[in-house]
Amino acid sequence: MSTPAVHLPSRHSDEIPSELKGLRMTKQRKEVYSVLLDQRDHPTAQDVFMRSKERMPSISLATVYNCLEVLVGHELVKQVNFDRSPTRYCPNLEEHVHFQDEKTGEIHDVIFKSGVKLEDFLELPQGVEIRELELTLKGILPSSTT
Amino acid sequence: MSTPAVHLPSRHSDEIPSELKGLRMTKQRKEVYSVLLDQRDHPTAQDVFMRSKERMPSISLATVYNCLEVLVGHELVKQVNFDRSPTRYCPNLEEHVHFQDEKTGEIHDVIFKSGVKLEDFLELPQGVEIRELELTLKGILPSSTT
DNA sequence: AATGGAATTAGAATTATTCTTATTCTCTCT
DNA sequence: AGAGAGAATAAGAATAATTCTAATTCCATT
Repeated sequence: MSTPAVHLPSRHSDEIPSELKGLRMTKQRKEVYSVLLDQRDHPTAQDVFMRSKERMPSISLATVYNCLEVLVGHELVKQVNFDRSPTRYCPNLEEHVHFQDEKTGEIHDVIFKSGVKLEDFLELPQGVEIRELELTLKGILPSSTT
Repeated sequence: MSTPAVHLPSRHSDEIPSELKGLRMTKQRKEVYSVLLDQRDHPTAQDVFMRSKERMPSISLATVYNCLEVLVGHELVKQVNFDRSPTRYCPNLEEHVHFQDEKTGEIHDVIFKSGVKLEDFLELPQGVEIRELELTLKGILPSSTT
């Protein structure tokens, strides 16, 4: 039992327990999940597939879709949709929305001001119960004159 | 020249001028636009196609897509995306967001409270300029106990 | 080690949308 | 009115993201 002298940059997948929220975390699910945790740049299923393949060359695209679906179903991951471009995935479970920088294409998480409620800024029908909300923004960041 | 004794319920397409916002309003574009104005239930391209065909049986789906695209490009119509379901179209040009009733699937327009600015409820990056915003909500309306 | 249910794989299928190309329309100029 | 040019349309092929299918593999439990 020796600690290796060098090791590849961790993708943390071994820090993921074998069961999470009642979901059996198989090798593939761990791999997919760790890809999302490791680089939080809102990758598409294709992106996740390509990154997963580096460590697990046998993984298939269908499995990536399956894993993502099951992770979303168990609320470990959220989907992010900008118009009709491929769905992106995000492991940030805090309530947040997404901003895409039109210059770089990068997507950033944006949070609500604390304490804000939907009724504070929307004219909602009386008594409606909101179950899901997706807010996406596009725009430009100020030229970084740091 | 006699006025017909009866006439089909107007779809208003003849009330649409032959040019709008610098856009040549062809027969097909008028038809597509009038379908949207006539029944504001956020139809998909397929829906628009089927409704248009009733009056203009020769219209093609490709043309419906073209017309919708050009109407969107000229800011006469907005696209509405709920997740990855087919894009829907909406002729309401006022700033608004969309709520889908999970019971009926119906989509309703929802407006912001007057005077509300994005910075009032979001922690936006300093100096960001928001160019586009899409907010979609899903939920349930109270059982109508009128 | 055998069993059974779940997960994975590979590839086919689906579906919304876009693209291509030939045809038709419409506007303008004569 | 007719000719020509450019735009719009129609029909169907092509594309791309995602889902489905069926066969195989995995794994936990007996």
